[in-house]
Amino acid sequence: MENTLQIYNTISRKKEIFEPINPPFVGLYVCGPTVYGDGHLGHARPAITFDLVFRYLKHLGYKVRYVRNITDVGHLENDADEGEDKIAKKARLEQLEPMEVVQYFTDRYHKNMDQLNVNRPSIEPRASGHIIEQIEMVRKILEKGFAYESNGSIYFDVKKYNDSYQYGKLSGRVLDDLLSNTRVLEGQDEKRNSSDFALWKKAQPEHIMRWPSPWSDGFPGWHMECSAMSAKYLGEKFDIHGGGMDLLFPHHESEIAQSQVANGNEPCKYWMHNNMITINGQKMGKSLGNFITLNEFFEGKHASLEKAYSPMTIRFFILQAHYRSTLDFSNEALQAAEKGMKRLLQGVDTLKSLKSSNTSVSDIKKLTDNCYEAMNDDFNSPIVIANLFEGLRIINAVNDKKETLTAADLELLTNLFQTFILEILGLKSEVEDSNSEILDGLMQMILNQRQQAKANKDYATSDKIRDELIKLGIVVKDGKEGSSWSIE
RNA sequence: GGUAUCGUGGCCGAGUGGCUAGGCACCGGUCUGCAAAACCGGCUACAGCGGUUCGAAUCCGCUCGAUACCUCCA
Repeated sequence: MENTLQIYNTISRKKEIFEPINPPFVGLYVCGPTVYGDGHLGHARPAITFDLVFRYLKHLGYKVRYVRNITDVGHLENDADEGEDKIAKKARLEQLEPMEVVQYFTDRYHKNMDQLNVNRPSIEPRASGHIIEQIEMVRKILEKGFAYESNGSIYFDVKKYNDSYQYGKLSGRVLDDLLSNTRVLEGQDEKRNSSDFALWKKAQPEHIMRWPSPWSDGFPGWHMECSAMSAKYLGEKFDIHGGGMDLLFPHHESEIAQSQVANGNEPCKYWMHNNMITINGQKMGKSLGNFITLNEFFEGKHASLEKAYSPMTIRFFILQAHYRSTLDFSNEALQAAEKGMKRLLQGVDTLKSLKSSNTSVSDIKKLTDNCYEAMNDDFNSPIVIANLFEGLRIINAVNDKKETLTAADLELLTNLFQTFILEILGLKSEVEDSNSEILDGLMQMILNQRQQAKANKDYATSDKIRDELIKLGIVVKDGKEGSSWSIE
């Protein structure tokens, strides 16, 4: 029974069957971070969402090229195309070279992503490394007559574009409404219309990030990098373009316009957008000042955090909600995620010691099918997790000798847990591998002593040993067949 | 104001026109020297008001409320 993958396509607002343009190859492009600050929970969401997509597509056998950019130029500090570049501003404040700031935060971002067990993309291009490509694309758009020069800067003529194409088709906007509703902003006198956007900006004298171009010393506009780099590495039309919902407009809308003009077609077949993470019902965002960085989560150092939350807890928390739903942050929800995940991961271990029988009580095949069905339904990870918990119930029941599984089913179940928990959801045990022989030996010695005490009904001693171990972070559990221990 | 999305039990979160996920918390019970873990059982909701239907949390309308985008943000 072969299921087919369905993806919710933002541009059609429907789930569509996924058919790669050039199978078995799949091109996936996702808007990455602007590296001028530490990554926060909001950065984790798209990274994990598209990591899931990446992992699952590979699992299905596709050859995926995953491109996720690093934005290190072009994002301006203020509105209206004025003001300093974000990177440059940070650099000035810190007395650092702009590229030093970029490197610093890129490294930290990578570290966070590794901690979250997010696979590295196939290619991670930087905007600053693709100025030539961007200039070339601007030139093409000028040539086609959909852009104009104004005081050394180049702007995209949205109104003209809209006469032939439809600006706003992705975000559901109508240009006339945009024109009548846009706020009057400072410094827009260079533009013909308020909805026009910069393709190339002339740099002010104090602006330190600048490159020569046919029009001025300057830097590329906000939306150019994704268009230029996706075309370079994935082709002028590729399969999936992803990003946060907040990028829908104007970023992705403008990408469509640029590609349409420069390359004669829209950049991609499927648009995927992950929803926001909220805190007290409000979006967690840099501008709102209510964001919590990933490092703060991992260390528990933030006023709103009751405790530290491990990277895997964050990952599980995010995967427990569907990517298109908002996800509300709270300590209670995070702690629930933490407990549930630990239980689930414990199941992976328990599984190793299960014994098979002649009959099976539960239908493992059905469970497996359910998981695939859920993933195929627009990457429904919460349903996958729900099914895995059913699997966990079976594992524990078999472990307690209350249910039985045949050898074949046991293998199927092992396979299911390995595949979905470790490979596709990308969860992993965070407990230190207790593979040290010395530690093992010591623990065995201690537990033997304790066993001796218990046999003598010297519970004061046995409890004392257990309490002392807990202080060291080692938990002892007494089972029917002796005691086991683990590091918390 | 415009454009979207959404409103599910103590909390988080899936979902389909009828068979009423899952996790966490809580309350009983089993097991255990005691713990812990595990297991069994309980708690059974879909903002409000109308309408369509044999039947709606699920479809339609209205009301109320929330959020996002329209300006950098994932």
